[in-house]
Amino acid sequence: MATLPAKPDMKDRILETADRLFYLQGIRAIGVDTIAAEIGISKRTLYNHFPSKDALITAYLARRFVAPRTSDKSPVEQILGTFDSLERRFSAKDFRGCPFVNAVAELGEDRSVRKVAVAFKESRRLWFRDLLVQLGVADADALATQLALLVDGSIAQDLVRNDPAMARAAKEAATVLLRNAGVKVGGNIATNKRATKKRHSRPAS
Amino acid sequence: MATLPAKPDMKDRILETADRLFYLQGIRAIGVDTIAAEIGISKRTLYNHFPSKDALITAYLARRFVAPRTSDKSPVEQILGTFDSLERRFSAKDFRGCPFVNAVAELGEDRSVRKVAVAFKESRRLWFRDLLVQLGVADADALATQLALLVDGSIAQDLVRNDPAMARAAKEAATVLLRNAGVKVGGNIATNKRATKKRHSRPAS
DNA sequence: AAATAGGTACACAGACCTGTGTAACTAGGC
DNA sequence: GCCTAGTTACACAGGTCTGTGTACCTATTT
Repeated sequence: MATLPAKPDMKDRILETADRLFYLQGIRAIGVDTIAAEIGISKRTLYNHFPSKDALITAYLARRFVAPRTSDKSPVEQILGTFDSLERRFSAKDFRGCPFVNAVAELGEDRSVRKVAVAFKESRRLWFRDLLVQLGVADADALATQLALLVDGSIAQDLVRNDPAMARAAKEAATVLLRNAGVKVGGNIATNKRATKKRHSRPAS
Repeated sequence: MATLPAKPDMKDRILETADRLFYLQGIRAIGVDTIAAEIGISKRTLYNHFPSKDALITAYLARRFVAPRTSDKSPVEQILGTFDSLERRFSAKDFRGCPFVNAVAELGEDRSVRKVAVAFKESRRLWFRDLLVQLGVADADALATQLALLVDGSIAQDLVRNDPAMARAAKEAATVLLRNAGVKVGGNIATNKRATKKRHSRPAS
């Protein structure tokens, strides 16, 4: 039906721009005019691709929903590596907290927003849980929740303090929790600058 | 100078109402008309007490800034009790996350908002730190930061999930961190339903 | 060349927002 | 009784917001 449009990326461009502005400045703070002006298109074009601002918000959150992916590294490396990448993201000047938490804080009781936010948080918690199960942790569920708390805690703290060290604090706490659960964690945790990088395929689960 | 006004609480009433609406529905979501209408006063009266909405927002955050107070309970009870009161607040239906984090998320780069938010977070962290020093914890500073992460993490998680159990998960993690730092924590942590309530005045610091 | 899909320019409706101006009212203090 | 401070009702300025309507333009496809 639809012939390929001349510029196949107009919808993407709109969404990408909306994403950036919504995330950096807040959803309520950005009007559709601002988004259109930023791209240099007319507001009419924007509304030809998205029926309403609400639809754009929904698409924005859907775009941000990137479920954590399991790599071939060891479970411990993956878990602790989460906090390393958090620290990297905190250091970027365009980091402004968790888009889902922010959206819930901003839009309050909006059902659909809350729903996707919960789904996102749960996806990460389950990712942690699976890794913990692989490590043979007894109460993987509870520990996964606690790790998730550390992630969101460091994000919230960095949002207000602008201090990437929050990620390292979370990593140290996570290390203690893992060790307490009987998980063997490589010696020098700290900044993880060049640790022993042995890649054992997978421990007995 | 000012003779006592007939209704000495008008300014308070405005502030209290603004607080409730700002917190529950978001600062940007609430207009001054809405606040005035809620109290049943004219918008003019509101502006006679606060020169601008910005001033009202500032007063709102100042009002929310309640520094944690040290009680006569044992340091461990005070630290872990923090998570018990969090759980109670999570269970209240009018809980909507941390007002400071929410304000930063909503108002973005606003300097003064960020400033008061940082001050609030730091006041709690220092409260933790002092208690940990009393307990003779070596790196009280680092552990205080980690406890703060658990607090904010549970708040963020409860904001999206609406699950007061996040507070208990944080409490359990905090218990592990405390024990790991050499602090003796009473046996049955869990829900803390009637633990041994020995009140020792103060441990060797 | 004609048709079609998509974009542009621009005005506009209707709502809401912050903040002000003004005249009238109401109560307590002198 | 009168003054004063606080309040009220109400209009309004000037801005922003979402969303629509309309007429024109510009490529690509057929």
